[in-house]
Amino acid sequence: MAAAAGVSKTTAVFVLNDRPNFSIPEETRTRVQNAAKLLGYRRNGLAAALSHGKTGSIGIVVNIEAGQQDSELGASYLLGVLLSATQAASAAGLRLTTIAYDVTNPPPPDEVTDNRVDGLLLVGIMDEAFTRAVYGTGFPCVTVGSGYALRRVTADNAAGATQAVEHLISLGHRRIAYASPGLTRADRERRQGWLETMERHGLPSDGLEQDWEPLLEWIESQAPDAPTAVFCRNDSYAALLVPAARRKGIRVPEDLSVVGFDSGIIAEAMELTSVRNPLPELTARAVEMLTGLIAGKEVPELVTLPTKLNVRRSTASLGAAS
Amino acid sequence: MAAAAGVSKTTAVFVLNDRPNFSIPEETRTRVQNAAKLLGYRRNGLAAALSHGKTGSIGIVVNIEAGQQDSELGASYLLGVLLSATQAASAAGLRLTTIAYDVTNPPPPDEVTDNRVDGLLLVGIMDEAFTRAVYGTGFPCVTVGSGYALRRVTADNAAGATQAVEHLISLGHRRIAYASPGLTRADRERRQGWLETMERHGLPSDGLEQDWEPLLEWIESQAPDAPTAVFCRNDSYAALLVPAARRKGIRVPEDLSVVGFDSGIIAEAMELTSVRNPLPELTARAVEMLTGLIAGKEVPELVTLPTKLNVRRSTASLGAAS
DNA sequence: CTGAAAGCGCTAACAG
DNA sequence: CTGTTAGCGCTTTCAG
Repeated sequence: MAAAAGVSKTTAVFVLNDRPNFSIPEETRTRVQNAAKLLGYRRNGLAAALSHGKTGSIGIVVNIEAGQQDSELGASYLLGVLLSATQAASAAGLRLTTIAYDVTNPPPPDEVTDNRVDGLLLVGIMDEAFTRAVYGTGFPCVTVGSGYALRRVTADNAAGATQAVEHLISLGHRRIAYASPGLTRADRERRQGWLETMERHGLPSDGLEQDWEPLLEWIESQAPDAPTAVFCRNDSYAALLVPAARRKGIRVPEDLSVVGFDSGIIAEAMELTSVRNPLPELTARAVEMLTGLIAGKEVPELVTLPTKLNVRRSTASLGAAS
Repeated sequence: MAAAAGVSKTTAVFVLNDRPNFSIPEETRTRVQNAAKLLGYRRNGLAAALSHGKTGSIGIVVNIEAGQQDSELGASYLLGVLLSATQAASAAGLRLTTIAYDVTNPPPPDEVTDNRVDGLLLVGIMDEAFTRAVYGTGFPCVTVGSGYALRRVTADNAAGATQAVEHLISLGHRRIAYASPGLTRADRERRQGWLETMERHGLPSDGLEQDWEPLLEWIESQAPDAPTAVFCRNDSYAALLVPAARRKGIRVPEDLSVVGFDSGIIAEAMELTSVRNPLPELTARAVEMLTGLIAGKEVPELVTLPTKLNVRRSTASLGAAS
């Protein structure tokens, strides 16, 4: 320790960490600093962390599988979360440690809660057993978006779906499909919003919930009851549907209006009308809850944040083929 | 420690970490395991790390400013890196800790090298002083992409530019612009590739290097010498240019061919022809070098990986307005 | 095969 | 104002 080469311990700590401790003789101070420089001293953050029991970083457990394909399209949500979480953590003076979760080979819950981070954010983990195990350890954690956990912060998926559907209705559409394989909780919540909105407006919904491929074939067939608009479970889904539609000669938005969900980078790039998933706010909130938890405070069980619709160029009035 | 509740220390370590140590009486083993369960024992990874001097995680210093705007478009490269680095690290059994770097308030080099990670990946850091300081500490680090550091792994930017330009030439284009503000090393390398290729094919390049706005005005003016194709510094840039062009009534690819660089999520979403920046390979290689460095091995100073062109739908033969 | 003891590098009382 | 001391919780020789 630098102390050896000059004065001694506590003193060194004071100058090196410059503590709210007045009066350290200039002379001593510089002596320590020189010694430090000379010996090439660098603080060992690990030891410090062990000592005072805080690592200054939080973990984010992400389902990495989503980004494993050749295409990054499916990972767009994850990317948005990673970016905004990094920013949120950084704003809170914390580092973000990414912990990869792979469904086929999930990490042992004990390993992710092994104190190398002060708390955990869970994202997109559809594994109930894992989630329960992690929460069960009592380690501070909050989930972002949908998931099995109680303690979570999420966008208002149903309300978002309603915004999407009402936008379409206001454009004159009546045959509005919901494109989704319906796997996740978010999918189901969005579906619910779509369904209720359709019903509230007296519009039929039967047969209008499908995967995008059959949907496109239906539209291509020009059947009179084919949908004229489709609300996609998320942007990635729309990014699959729109080019496929165009390839079939179905013009967007002239022949078909489409709206996505997330309004992330993909939506921007393809000028897709989309419901904004407020990731920066969501993650900021989650980080806040997490730090609260770490500090031993009470935090809400569920926080739901509002969405808004970003109208871009993939939706148009029914029959307004320009 | 669990040891207290049953047997004693070393033994506990053996069973809990199950070491390559044969012969632990079944009885003792279960006894320890039960005790552990009972006391809710969880290993403290931090203490372990301090003890054997390896944290099992590497850091990635990213310039977070790029993603700070309202739009995520500018952060697409960063997103791609983050995702592939997470995967690369995970494949190597490492965690990835994101360390935000903000130009206006850069973290002290000493803080990023404080041993809370075993090594560092630097991405998109244009701050020479910072880079030097970090490398100067002797802490293991390698930079991904361009940057001031010697030890780095990057795509072959010039060759990639050549691929882009030659594709355009093969489509009959002769007035090929390079859209770039020319700030970064990568920009300059790509420019170099563009320039050399133009020259090699006897094509003029004067005045063809500009920002996208003046470029579009020029094209809109229908001047006879206006470019018919543009090679953009990266996908994000193309994502700005293409919609703006369409808004001016310039059709892509009928009136204007455009090719991007990175071929990431944006290019996929907008079906942009783009030079692939091999991020997964790049980051995997970088992680490999880093682990080598950490293990005290010699590693190459510079690794350059090839790009390839992904032809999508933003480029077409000159005059082939369909 | 199991126990004791030292120490990783730092922090945090508590004395001098 | 500066030095001593006792740990943080684990790993790791080295004995029993």
